[in-house]
Amino acid sequence: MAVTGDESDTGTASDLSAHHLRNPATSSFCQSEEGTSAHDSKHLTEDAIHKRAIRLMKNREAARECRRKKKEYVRCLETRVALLEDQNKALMDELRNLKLLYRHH
DNA sequence: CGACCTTGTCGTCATCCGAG
DNA sequence: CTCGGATGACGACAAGGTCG
Repeated sequence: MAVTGDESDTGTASDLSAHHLRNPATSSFCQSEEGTSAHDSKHLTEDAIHKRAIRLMKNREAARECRRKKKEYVRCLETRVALLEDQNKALMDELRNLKLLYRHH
């Protein structure tokens, strides 16, 4: 999906689009952009900031959990591979022995 | 020793998808 | 349709290794 961190801005309305906060230095946050009333816009902005903080925190934890599960899944697969390799080896041995036995008849 | 490369981890964003 | 969780993709950063 070639994200390239570029702001295709599909962000939801309530979501101060990401970018801004990524780089506070360039963010236009605390500047009163349009001539909206200071009180309302500030309130909305604080609310939005809070919502965003919550969302980021939850997503951070979700990402941790997701990575943990992925590691566990990979470990499981590796265990299974090892097991199947052992079984395969045992079966090959058995086959070899049976062939030898059969040849002597 | 410093410059560069590799690998692992983390936080964030975008997107998908199921639940309500 | 909206919301929120899960996850792939990306960039930043740190630690360790390699080479001139």
